[in-house]
Amino acid sequence: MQIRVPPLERLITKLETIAVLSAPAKAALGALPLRLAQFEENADIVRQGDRPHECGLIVEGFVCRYKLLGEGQRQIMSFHIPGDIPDLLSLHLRVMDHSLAALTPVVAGFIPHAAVHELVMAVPEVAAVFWRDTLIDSAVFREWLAGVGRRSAHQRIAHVICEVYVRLRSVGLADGESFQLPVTQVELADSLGLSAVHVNRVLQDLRREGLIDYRGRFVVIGDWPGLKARGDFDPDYLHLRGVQGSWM
Amino acid sequence: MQIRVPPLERLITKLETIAVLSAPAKAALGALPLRLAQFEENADIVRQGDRPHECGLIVEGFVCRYKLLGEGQRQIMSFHIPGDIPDLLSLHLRVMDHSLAALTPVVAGFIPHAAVHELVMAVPEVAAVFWRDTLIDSAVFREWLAGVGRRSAHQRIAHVICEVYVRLRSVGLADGESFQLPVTQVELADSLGLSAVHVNRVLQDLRREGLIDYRGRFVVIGDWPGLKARGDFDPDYLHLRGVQGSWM
DNA sequence: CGTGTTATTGACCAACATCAAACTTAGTGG
DNA sequence: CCACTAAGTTTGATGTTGGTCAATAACACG
Repeated sequence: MQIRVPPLERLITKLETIAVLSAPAKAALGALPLRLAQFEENADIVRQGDRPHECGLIVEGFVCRYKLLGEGQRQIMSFHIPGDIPDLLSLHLRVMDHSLAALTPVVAGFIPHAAVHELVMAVPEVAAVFWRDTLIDSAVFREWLAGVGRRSAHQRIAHVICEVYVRLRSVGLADGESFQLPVTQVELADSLGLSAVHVNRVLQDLRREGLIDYRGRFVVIGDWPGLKARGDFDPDYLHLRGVQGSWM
Repeated sequence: MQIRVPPLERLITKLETIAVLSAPAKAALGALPLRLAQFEENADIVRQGDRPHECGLIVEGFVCRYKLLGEGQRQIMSFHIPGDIPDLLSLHLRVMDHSLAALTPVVAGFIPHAAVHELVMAVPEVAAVFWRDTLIDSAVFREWLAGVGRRSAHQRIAHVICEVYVRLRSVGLADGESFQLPVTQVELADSLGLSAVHVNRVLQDLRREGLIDYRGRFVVIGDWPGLKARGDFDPDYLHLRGVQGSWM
């Protein structure tokens, strides 16, 4: 896997979707020290119980956050895309209470906690964006919680697809109405609190309804307004800065 | 409702359960300006869509965080107790994506965002604890998500009861193995993604098993190790500082 | 081509939902 | 102190969403 975009550009692009950044802030972010590392599909990037001393920026690939429960069940709690720092929280939560895994081959850039600490002390604006970023993660957990708690299987599936689409599009990783969603039906099931069998059936329903075509880890949206309605999707909880045009 | 403890003491006690605070930090926290306000049972404290310019510290009473979904369903996403600032997130997320409501009569102390901003700029230690606090909220959402997604009704109910007990006890609001849980079965259902009828039946099971006695908004734990096991409860995700003795 | 992973199908089942009624309990006012 | 009321809890009967198990089909990759 080759790197097409400078790693820290990815981060800056992402942060600009949630806040306005001044030139000095961008410069400071762009100067962060970074150690690149590769991960194979399915490899754990950080594990529950670890005490990381760096934060991992996703440069290429898809990542998921998950927890293993008592009876060996797995709950996936979020999906992450290039530009995200899914373990930014390790800055203030020393022991990981969940794991992060690569859903595809992944390139990650590790930034020492010390460097992040220095940066947020020096540039309060950056502290604010980082804090905001973790708060948005939190908002996403709430939305998923509401979905798993109160929405039907059809709504939940439509909803995640809307979410991933909007997030990819906001950082420029999807154009038109199709995109990569490198997630198996088993993984989708584990993220939605469903069984893989049921996910398969619901996916077929949504296809029949003409809302999406989802084959081979690639999604084509057939009817965006319809899909949003089906999933009871309202992007407000993503707290994106400007709505980029009419597509949303 | 009379106030027994100075409001900001509540906050400091709570923050000391998740971090070590220096004397100056405590002094600075204790000097925050506060506007007290009362709320009746069931009143909304902040509403989805609001743009608050203050943060609300809970001084007395119980609060819940909830979201209303498309078809009029409600999902409760967390419970909050005295010492919590459930809308600390409004500092960096201008528009509320959910509401906060009083489960009992509540006394809240509102602190202007401006004052909080000044404080976190002046005392980085406080910035860190506040950030950490919002990250722990986030960890709780994740745990609930895992519960609603993958745990049985019995486990979920046992689990919340464990959580509330540990949190109350950590700030000194429960002693022995009994405590107030001023939540109706309907509210419990809305927090766990269940129906009220089913909650009622499961509660009876747990009572029969001798794990808890839960009547009239008051819980008596009958078998703490048993309850923890039944709920697959491990307090790590609460990221409490020191485990206060053997009770946990 | 095999071989392993992922998707699809069918048959059957269980957990939990829904609906509706009855019963408790805690307030409230006379 | 006793009705009266409203909120909350409990019960029973019945329905449905989604789970489990197991087999087959479709790919993807070496």
